Amino acid sequence: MKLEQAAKQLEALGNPTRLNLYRTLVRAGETGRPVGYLQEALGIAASTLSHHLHRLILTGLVTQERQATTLICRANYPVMNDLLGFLADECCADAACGPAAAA
Amino acid sequence: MKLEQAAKQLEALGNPTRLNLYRTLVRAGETGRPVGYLQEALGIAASTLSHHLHRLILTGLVTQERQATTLICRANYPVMNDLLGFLADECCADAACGPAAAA
DNA sequence: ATACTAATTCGAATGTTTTCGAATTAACAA
DNA sequence: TTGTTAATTCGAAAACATTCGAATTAGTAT
Repeated sequence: MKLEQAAKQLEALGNPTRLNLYRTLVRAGETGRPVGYLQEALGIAASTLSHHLHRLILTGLVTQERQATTLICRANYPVMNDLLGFLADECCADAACGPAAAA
Repeated sequence: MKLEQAAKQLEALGNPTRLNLYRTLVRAGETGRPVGYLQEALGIAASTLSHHLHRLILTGLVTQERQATTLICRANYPVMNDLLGFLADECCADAACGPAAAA
């Protein structure tokens, strides 16, 4: 993974509203959640949510699938795993470092 | 870890210059790197580097230690591990997800 | 066609980030 | 004390982010 792309994904997650949004989707799993549900859950304006969703989608962290009139949003796990891999990468020269130490 | 703190750390890493800076420190390991070295390595204005360093230090991702006239900067691995844990947390309900799947 | 619900886009206000050069502080040496 | 190297803080310009309500598009059903 390129540094620029990783930075964009980290920036996307680096906003409380978006991180909350993303984690809500992570918890929902493959089922996903409709935009309207997310709006209720987060308690923000629809336009604000749409803006944040757009940013997460641009980075690939979230996907959308239409089901009739509603849009289902899902966390894109492989993309997150790539990002975690990038962060862990080169982080294991020291013994106290890396996912292995965290687990 | 609280969501607010995680968001701040992700935001700190979510800038290409800072991510590059942080990774340089990660590669350096416990040895660390002087500010001056980092300025040369990244090729940015000293004031700009100082600003970015400050932001990383505020979130706890980087520490500084004075050695005479030079300041040695180091990546703070435990803080990064907490952050990785937060991101992986609740991310394992699905089989294709989590650090286990990434490893 | 009309109406209804779902969600996005537009426009605008407010605040924050990024970046630099110039000026300043910090630690030490002669 | 005077000077030297190291790094931060100041001030300011330009760009970008956040948030909302109002207007709009998308899909479906009557």
